[in-house]
Amino acid sequence: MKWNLDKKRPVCPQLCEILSVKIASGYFKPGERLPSVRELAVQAGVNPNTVQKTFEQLDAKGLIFSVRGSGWYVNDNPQEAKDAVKSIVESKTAEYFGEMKKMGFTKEEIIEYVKEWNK
Amino acid sequence: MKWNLDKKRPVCPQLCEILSVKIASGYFKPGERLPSVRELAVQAGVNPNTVQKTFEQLDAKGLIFSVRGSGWYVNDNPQEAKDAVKSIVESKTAEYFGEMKKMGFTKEEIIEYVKEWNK
Amino acid sequence: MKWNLDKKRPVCPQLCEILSVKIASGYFKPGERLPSVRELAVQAGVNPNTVQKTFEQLDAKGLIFSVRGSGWYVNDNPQEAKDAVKSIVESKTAEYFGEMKKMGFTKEEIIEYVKEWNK
Amino acid sequence: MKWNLDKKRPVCPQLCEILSVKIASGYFKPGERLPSVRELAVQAGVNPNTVQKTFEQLDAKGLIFSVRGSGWYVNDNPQEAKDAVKSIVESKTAEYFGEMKKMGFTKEEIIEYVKEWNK
DNA sequence: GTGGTCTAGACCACT
DNA sequence: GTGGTCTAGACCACG
Repeated sequence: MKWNLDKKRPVCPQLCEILSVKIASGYFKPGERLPSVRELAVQAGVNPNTVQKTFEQLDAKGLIFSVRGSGWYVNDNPQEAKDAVKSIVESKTAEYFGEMKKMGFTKEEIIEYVKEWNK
Repeated sequence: MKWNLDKKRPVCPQLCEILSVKIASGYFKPGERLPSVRELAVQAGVNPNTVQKTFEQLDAKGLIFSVRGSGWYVNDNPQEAKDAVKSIVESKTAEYFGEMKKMGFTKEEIIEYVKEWNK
Repeated sequence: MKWNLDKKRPVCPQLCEILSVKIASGYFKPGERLPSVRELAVQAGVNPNTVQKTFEQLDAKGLIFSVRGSGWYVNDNPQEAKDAVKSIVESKTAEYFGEMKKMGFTKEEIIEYVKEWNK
Repeated sequence: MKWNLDKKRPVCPQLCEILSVKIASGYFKPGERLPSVRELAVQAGVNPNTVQKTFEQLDAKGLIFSVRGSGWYVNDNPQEAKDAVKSIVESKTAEYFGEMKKMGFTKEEIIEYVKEWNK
């Protein structure tokens, strides 16, 4: 699995977003066991504590749950994962729009700008 | 002047962005004196230290300069302000696109999503 | 036999408590052979290792003993089982009281609260 | 301030409970600044990271919020704190009752036992 | 082996 | 000085 973490942003929310998408998309299915904290930490090149914190946050959102001594498992409610992803996407877009508008762009200008984006 | 600061983001860069736009748009004209650090701090409801730091950063970008005992003045090169704004807008869009793509969206889907954005 | 294990608590101590009560109450009588580790593990839906560990802990308390190649048997001293149960109950109550008092409740308030408990 | 932490239980939830009560009872009032992470860590004799985690959990419950570079402040909705405390007390009592009943006690026996508790 | 919790200590951005 | 994030490493309980 590729992680492509952006070093300029905090790791935790990035992992949260990626895992939320993986769950919502069915890459990780309900009931399935996730890679262990330590293994995922090695894969992603981060500290196990950071992965642990990420899992706890996903737990708080109801996406996954832990079984002591066994591992972390995907929860049985796929809708929650989709809602989480939707919420993430919305907040990202809201922030982008908000900041662009604060800088004087209208919605139409933003759309035009986005259409011609090629990077 | 309205400031509309987002409490969830750091104040300094927000002020930088807003002032850059004001200068680029001609709201503050070349040679014009900006409001004093203290006054602007009161208006925006932030710490004077933060305004001071903001001014220093705009100074570093070549947008404004200070005169001891007098205040801060807009520099005489309007192009620099426009470049600064352009650079800010590009980096915001690059970040938004990068994160959306990492979440599995294609450029077309992003455009579609942006078009239907109504918040 | 119903086990009603609480998934949020460690399994081992739960099994210990339940078996202690069963022995103290005479459900399992002195000299009687307990279900095998594997059978009990299947019934309770837990790992055989966990049952094994539970039996060892009950052994350490003097409630049961093992016969190589045969199984686990209830010890001949019923008083020990009753003492074990009493000790468990006391520690649970002490913990509950301690925490409630730390949260500002007096003994009278706790009693009142307990009386009206209906869940 | 006395903290009386129980060394046998995890620190984080203990701090959460104590702070929730302090907020609900008005010891810490809406808008008031809490002791800094580091200061509270020294007072309670724990690691700053643990206090940070506690504060984040209280934040997730909507009891407090942070201002970067300034501190943590009590939220403006006193009801949430009372609800949080109520929820903590209920879960403690539910757990106690559940375990006692699993050990064969009836509600009446539990009440009787609690009434005669003197430790 | 697994998750859960904690300490220690570092660096950053912000006030 | 404050909070925010992360690494490193330890110990425990559980399976």
